[in-house]
Amino acid sequence: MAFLTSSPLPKRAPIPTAPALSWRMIRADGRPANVVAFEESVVAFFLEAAEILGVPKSLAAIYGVIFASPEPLSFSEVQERLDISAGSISQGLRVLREVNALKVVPNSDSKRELFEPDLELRKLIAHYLEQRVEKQLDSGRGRLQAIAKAIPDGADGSSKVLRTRLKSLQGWHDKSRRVLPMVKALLKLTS
Amino acid sequence: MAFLTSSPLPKRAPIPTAPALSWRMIRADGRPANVVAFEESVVAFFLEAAEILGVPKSLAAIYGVIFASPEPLSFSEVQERLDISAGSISQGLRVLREVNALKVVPNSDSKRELFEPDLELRKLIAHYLEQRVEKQLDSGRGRLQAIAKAIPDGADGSSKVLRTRLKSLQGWHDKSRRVLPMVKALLKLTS
DNA sequence: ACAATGTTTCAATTCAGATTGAACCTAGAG
DNA sequence: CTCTAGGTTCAATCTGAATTGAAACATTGT
Repeated sequence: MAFLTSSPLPKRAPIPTAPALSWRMIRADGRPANVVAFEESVVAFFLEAAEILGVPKSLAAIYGVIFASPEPLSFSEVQERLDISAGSISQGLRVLREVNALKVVPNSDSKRELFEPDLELRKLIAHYLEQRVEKQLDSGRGRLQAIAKAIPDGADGSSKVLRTRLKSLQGWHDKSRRVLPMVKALLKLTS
Repeated sequence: MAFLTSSPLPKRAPIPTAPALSWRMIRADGRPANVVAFEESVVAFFLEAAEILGVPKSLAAIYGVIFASPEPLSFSEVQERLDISAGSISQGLRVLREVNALKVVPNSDSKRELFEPDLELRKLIAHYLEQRVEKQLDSGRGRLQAIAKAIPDGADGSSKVLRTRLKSLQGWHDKSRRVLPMVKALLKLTS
């Protein structure tokens, strides 16, 4: 986890390895340079966001190109724009649909579906918070009870210390549970 | 990323693979069963929390055993309790100190340091938010400007759509930036 | 109906990051 | 001063998750 990489150890000058965030992911092929540049910066933005949230790059890239396109894109158009295997694109599109990051626009001619970004990112974030955070918080509650039971009871110093710590843990747990809905609410404002 | 694993594909009954969160990580060796059980549940709790935050297990385990001990522990005591290489423990302790998850208690006799958990988790969380979230949000600002510049200007439909999307992105970006301090504030309450 | 092209699935591969192992320090003991 | 045990460092290895590749399946065009 990069943000925990311990401080550059004293010795030996830290080799300035290029951060290399942008990536050979957008296909330049024969398309106009400015369009490509635009796509690239949008994708870079989402790649970075994905990194914060711990979401696979391919998803970010796929969402990115679709977001960067004024018209909805088909599977194969996404494929043309990205240097990613068909398999990944297929899976990526599925996940993004399931998570409501993409809307499916039924194609007028031809039965192939078109995809456009769902700008209602609210839903997306809610999904994220529920799946990732809420679920874990719930199981945490169980674990805390287990811990409480396991504390050797007695009034000696040790047990007291441990009970204090448990309290602190419970405090944070509760706090987290209370903060979540507020975050949700805050995100809803200004929609 | 587990929470994005696309829904169990229609076909083929999803094998109910055991979640297996607890782990052979705590050394039972010759220690009293109830102490071990207690440690195990505390460590399990932190392992789970670590998973939400995307922090390496070894860190969680180390913090766990120290948290579970009424008295401060030395390097070698941590090592006795965990089934983890000395290297990992050394690095783990360093990171945890740097991040203020652990306090160093100067040992009365012998110069070896002892570690105890810093219950002021507030600092810890602040660090996390700053490093992981704030930093990225900042670089995001730059990226958004780049995007804005790259939008082909013109009043035709396409450019308009793109400008709308950029707006939406900026909206979310701003919102995130505004939510962060509030989260920090909320966590501070009830400390 | 057949060929060609587009899409899905999933086992095998690759990749990034965590963990180990062993050489290397350092502090205290003899 | 040398020896030893406790700690640290970092290149090599391992591990789990993301990605690929290719076989199956689907759709469109001839």
